[in-house]
This record gives sequence, C-alpha cells and structure tokens, in this order.
Amino acid sequence: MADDLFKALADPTRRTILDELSEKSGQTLFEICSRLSMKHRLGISRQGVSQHLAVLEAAGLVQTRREGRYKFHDLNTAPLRRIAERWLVPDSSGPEENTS
Amino acid sequence: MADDLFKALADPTRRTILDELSEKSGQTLFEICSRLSMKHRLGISRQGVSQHLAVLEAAGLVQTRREGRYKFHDLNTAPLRRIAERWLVPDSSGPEENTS
DNA sequence: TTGATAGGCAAGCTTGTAGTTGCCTATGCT
DNA sequence: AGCATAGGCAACTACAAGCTTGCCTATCAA
Repeated sequence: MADDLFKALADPTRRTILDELSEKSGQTLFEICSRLSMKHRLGISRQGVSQHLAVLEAAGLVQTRREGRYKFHDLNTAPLRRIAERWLVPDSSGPEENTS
Repeated sequence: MADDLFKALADPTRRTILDELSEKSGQTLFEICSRLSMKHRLGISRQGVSQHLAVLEAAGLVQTRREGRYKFHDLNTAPLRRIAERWLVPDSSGPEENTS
C-alpha cells in the first residue's frame, strides 16, 4: 500500500517522469520517452520507461486513459499528501514533537 | 541529495523506525532494537538496525547526539516538507532542473 | 491488405541493498 | 583491574530492482 508509493518514489528516473507529467499532463509513452532523452539526456529504452510508468501507476501516482491506439498518462498527486501527514502531523497519541 | 531522502524512505523497516522515533525521541540503538522486536515483531539484528539508522542519518531524517557510551537518536522531519512541495505546488518558476 | 505507429509481455543480465556473522573499540560499574 | 554494556566496522550472502533484447498485439492510414 504505502510500500508501493515509497518504492515508486525511490527511483530518480521515476521522479523525473513525475516532473514531466507535472509540467505537461496527458503525455503518451513515446512522448515521455523523447522528453527524457532530449531534455534530461536519459538513455533509457522505451520498455524501461514503460516499466517505470507501470510502477507509478501501481502506486496511484499516475492514471491512464486509452484513446484508440494512444494511452495518455496523467499525474495524480493525491497519494503524496498522505506521506507528509504520517510524520509531520503532531499525532495526538504521540508524546513529543520534534521540529528541530 | 534528494536521492538519499527518497531511498531512505523506501524501506518499510526504516519507516517503522521513524514511527518509533516520532513516538519517543532520543532513543538509543538498543532501545530501538527492542521496540522493533517487541511492538512490531520485527526479527532483525542489532547491526541491521544500526545500518538503517545510518541511512536515515545520511538522509537527514535522524540526528544523533552522543553522551558517554550512549548515542541518542532524534527524528528530524524537516526534509519531509520538501517532498510534498516538489509536485504538489504548481510551481510558478517553471519546471526543473533535476534535483534527484 | 500492407505497412507504419503505439504499446505490451516475458525471459535474462547485472547491480544494488537488506540482512547476517564475526570481531573490534569505548565507556562505565564494582 | 576485570567484566558487562553500548556501539562500530568489514566481509559475505541472498534477493530485489532496473534495464535490455526479442517478439507479439492493436489501431489507423494509404
């Protein structure tokens, strides 16, 4: 559950993909591929990117919609909000808060 | 930089350690060990926990202070705030350079 | 129908990393 | 001094994860 989310974020290439989708949503696999190689000089195969997208989708960070032969990818930031709340929120049951 | 942070959070045992330090700060290595095995039924060696703490410290999530033969561990949530902001905020300055 | 484009599946290689075991240092108590 | 406690270091094992290659399916245009 949370495991998928944190593992998805652990890879720098996946974080770059999130950056790209954050900048322009609704990109196809090939569009993401070319941007990674052009803008970020990332030498990675199409299948590599596809696998990263699968991981991001399993984590709920990316949602997809199919239209004809195109598959569009959209960023979903909802899961990210839960991350911060786990430790940042001064929990009622926990004794101390450490803001240092 | 950010790489250390995300990789530190990728492991479920390390996240549990953060939970423990969030509940009670200033714990020693042995204290964390016994809590992991008691409360969380985590069968892990002392050295295993020690290595996890080193990763968390490298990520800036845990700070340590030494007193005599004791080494106390404190949670530092500051790095967590930057995570959410990376994608949650539709940033005005435009997109990246890559911070990973 | 043929060819080109967009994407998927699965096996295999390789590196990274969690975990262990064994031994070593430092502090404190009696 | 002697012993127990708290922690550190290094080598080794085992499994997970990133990435590639090769082949397959689906959609659309000429």
